[in-house]
Amino acid sequence: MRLTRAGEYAVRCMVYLSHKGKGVQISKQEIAESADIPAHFLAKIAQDLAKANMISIKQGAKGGYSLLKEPTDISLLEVVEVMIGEIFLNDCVGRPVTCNISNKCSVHKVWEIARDQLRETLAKVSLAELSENESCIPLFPVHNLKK
Amino acid sequence: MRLTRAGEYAVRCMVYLSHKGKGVQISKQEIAESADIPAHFLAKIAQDLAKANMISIKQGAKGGYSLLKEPTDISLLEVVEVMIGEIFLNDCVGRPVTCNISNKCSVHKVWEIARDQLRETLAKVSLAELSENESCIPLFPVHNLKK
DNA sequence: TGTATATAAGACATTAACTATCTTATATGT
DNA sequence: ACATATAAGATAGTTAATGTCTTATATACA
Repeated sequence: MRLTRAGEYAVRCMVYLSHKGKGVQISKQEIAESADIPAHFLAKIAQDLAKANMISIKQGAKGGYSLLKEPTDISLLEVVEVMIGEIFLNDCVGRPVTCNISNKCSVHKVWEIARDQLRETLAKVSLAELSENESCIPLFPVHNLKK
Repeated sequence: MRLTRAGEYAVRCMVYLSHKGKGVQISKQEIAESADIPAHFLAKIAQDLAKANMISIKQGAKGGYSLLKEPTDISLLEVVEVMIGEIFLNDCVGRPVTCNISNKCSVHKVWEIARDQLRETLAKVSLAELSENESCIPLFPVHNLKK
């Protein structure tokens, strides 16, 4: 019940690019080293991000990646779901076919609400906010952060 | 990013037992058939539930499982976490060791808040509520359910 | 006390998902 | 042309999840 490494890496990559700004081209190697992502794995992840029109990829000498949108216009949720598809927390909601009793399953609604909450939370955070503040995200009441 | 089958099965088993009530003994076979759980797999799951003092297991002829607590006193969260351990949604929060930059990771706090929200949502629902109402859980505003 | 029944406990096998790497092809700058 | 850098897909390795099987043990009841 956790985000995949690919998902984590995609977020790191996008946060790194956001820090540099829209349209600024950065080499794959620099991103891999700075964000601690296996270079070959990053290549694959970048392809997914490019297909989703989040970054543009320039091949050849002096190639690299650059953001296609303003960091303010990309949410954490979008980045995550590019990599893992639409979030769901249990099969009952995400794969109703695999569950013979999903239509009479009393637990279904709870998981549905939990999923919606999670997606909302991730949707509220933009890459701009994430890349502005490295150590703390000032989007929530302070008492929530002090744990 | 989804609950394991073992987790789903554990929930089904506990909901089924809750429907019968605390202390009422039900055979493994009946639970397996009714809740659509592979019988052998259920045996393994039951052992985990027993270790966590959620059910008692009676061996031998006319053996079976029975709830040790009132369904009102068991939350969905407890059942889930017996099977998968404390919920976390990404490595940054759950396995900080695997993340070289977790202490300066700007995304960390968001995932932490998301996890806390999720755990709260699951903690608010008791097995009693789940087993009372097979098709709908009346714990949340109606507009949230109509989706 | 013996037999049938039912679960315990752990080993084992299978499957699926995830992670990572490797190879060949293609594009670009000099 | 040649060096550099990424594309794209194949492949391999690793881990986790799922399911099955076997032997052991406990209980009920004749």
